[in-house]
Amino acid sequence: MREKKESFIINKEKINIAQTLKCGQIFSYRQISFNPDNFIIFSSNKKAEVYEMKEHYKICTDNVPYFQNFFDLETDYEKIKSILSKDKMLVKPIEFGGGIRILRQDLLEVIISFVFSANNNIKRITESLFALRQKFGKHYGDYEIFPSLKQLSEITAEQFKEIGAGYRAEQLVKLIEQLQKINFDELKHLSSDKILKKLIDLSGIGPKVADCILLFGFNRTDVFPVDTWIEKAFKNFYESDLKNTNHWSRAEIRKFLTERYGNLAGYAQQYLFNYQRNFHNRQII
DNA sequence: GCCCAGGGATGCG
DNA sequence: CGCATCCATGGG
Repeated sequence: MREKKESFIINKEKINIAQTLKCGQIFSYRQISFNPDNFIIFSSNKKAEVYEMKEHYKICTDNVPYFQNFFDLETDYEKIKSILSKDKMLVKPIEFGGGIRILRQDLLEVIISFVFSANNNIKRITESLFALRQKFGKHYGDYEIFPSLKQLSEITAEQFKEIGAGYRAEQLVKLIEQLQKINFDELKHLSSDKILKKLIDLSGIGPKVADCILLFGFNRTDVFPVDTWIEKAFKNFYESDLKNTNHWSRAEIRKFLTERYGNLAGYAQQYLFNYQRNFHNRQII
């Protein structure tokens, strides 16, 4: 089977694709060629190639509408950034990562990916997820797609361990069983808090992973996932301004930052995560 | 050998 | 509730 190739253009003023891919929201992409701004992106059962031109990106794909939605080009980021920049803590993060957009990814892929992410690092997560595609995803054209829920349900804990899932293997098997009983179309109409509670009941999903699923899978921006990088950013940039300099738990940091940024919390989180990890710590890739 | 990585499950008070 | 401890795995 050979997929037909089409393409579309995105102006560089709308997005910085390298920043967008490297800010921790997605694991299924690779740099292609020597140009550090050329990528191949896999999402669910689709792929796109990104080529950097002088003033725009050329996106080559077998599914133009999917990737036009994927890059979320309609959201007014200039407005979001102008509001968030009024907070002095976000001025430099937005300056550094102002080309970031939060992608509209496939929900199932986000759920599975972020269960792998727990107490793990991005390099290992990426390798495990590519192995998951290659071993258990169906061959489609010249690449492997992300496994469907049915395909995932046939993977054993032993097989999850073979791709580096470690102690998350049993969690994943149990989770996939639970996912088959959930109606996600019903979930999509609930408030973020209510979805959060249902997600946390699932195997392998705690408060942080649930927040990531809400932000990247449900595109809810009123949540603020707190991981080790956000914890560091909080200590670096916020804690000195506070009266209570005792140790803040992740739950307390989350409450503080969601109340501070409201419906724009998710965007603020991405700018902060990116700034802490890719600028201050220089942990590129 | 220790510490860390986009933390979660479990048990104990 | 909050908290401590344990959990695979690879890199620094």
